[in-house]
Amino acid sequence: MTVSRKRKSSGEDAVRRLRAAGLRPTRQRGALVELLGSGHRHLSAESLHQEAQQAGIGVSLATIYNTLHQFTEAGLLREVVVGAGRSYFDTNTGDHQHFYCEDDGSLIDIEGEAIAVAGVPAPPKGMAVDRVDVVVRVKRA
Amino acid sequence: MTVSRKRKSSGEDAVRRLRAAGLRPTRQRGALVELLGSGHRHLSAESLHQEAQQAGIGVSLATIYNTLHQFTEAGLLREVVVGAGRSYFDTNTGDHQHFYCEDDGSLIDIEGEAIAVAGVPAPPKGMAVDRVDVVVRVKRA
DNA sequence: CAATCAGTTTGGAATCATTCCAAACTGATT
DNA sequence: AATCAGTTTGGAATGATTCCAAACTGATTG
Ligand SMILES: [Mn+2]
Ligand SMILES: [Mn+2]
Ligand SMILES: [Zn+2]
Ligand SMILES: [Zn+2]
Repeated sequence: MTVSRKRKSSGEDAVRRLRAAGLRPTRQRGALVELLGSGHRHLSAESLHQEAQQAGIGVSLATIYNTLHQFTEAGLLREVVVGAGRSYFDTNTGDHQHFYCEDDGSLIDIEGEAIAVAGVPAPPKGMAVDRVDVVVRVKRA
Repeated sequence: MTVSRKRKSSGEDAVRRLRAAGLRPTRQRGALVELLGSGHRHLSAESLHQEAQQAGIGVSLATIYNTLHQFTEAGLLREVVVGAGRSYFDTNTGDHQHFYCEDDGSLIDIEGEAIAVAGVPAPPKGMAVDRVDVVVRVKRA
């Protein structure tokens, strides 16, 4: 019964999350929110698109891109750029950094409490620091 | 006189640098080495191509890409990836990091002695840290 | 100097992720 | 049910980069 109760509410939950983010709860957005669902994940537009297809959700790739960006602006996701033409969307929006393996393109979280960047100079006049990104590039030993 | 002496040797100097890097000193590579020349610079393939054209050097864009990558492998340049589809080649190969302004796409050096990253965990089994890149993203205040 | 050949250059086609666009659709409101 | 701003979508367009096969050229050899 716990299960069925949760099942029933998951759709409503997605709707709540979308409304809270100021986004109209459409079929596509609801389905994507649920796919992002639980746990921390690093996903590309393409991988999310494939997941959606497999889940039997009809969503165009264009909408995937639109939605990922809207979610990012709304603070539900964080975009992580690791290489030219290679960016991931991270469901972990908290303070953390990444290991990036160029060999297989994988990303691994580094907890924010563990890592620290010290000595960042004041930004140039008229500029403000938006974010400090650390990418630890690793290779097969 | 100092000037003329330097002028004369600059071509030979480029040849020396190329040979030292294990690259055959061709007309194109020699010209590009001289364009990179003195001082620290952040350049894109496209910007270097335009510079070459202006300097009256006939070099195809494909060769620019080939050469930039060869120079990078040879340690004469360092590639800095700041965003999807946006990478720069840096003539400063020493230890340093960057401010990146998304508004105008500019890069500014942060001296390596100034900035420090602490607490990087051991990389996953079988992986070795290749490099730690820090990008301080700034925006117009 | 001429022949030779691996290394290099090149224009143009091909990739690939992402963005753009105009037309069709749909959630919310009246 | 009518309305309309917000959304979605297939397909074209972009833009940086890579690929390719043919032409070229620096270095070596006889
Ligand atoms: Mn995580
Ligand atoms: Mn510099
Ligand atoms: Zn992450
Ligand atoms: Zn630099």
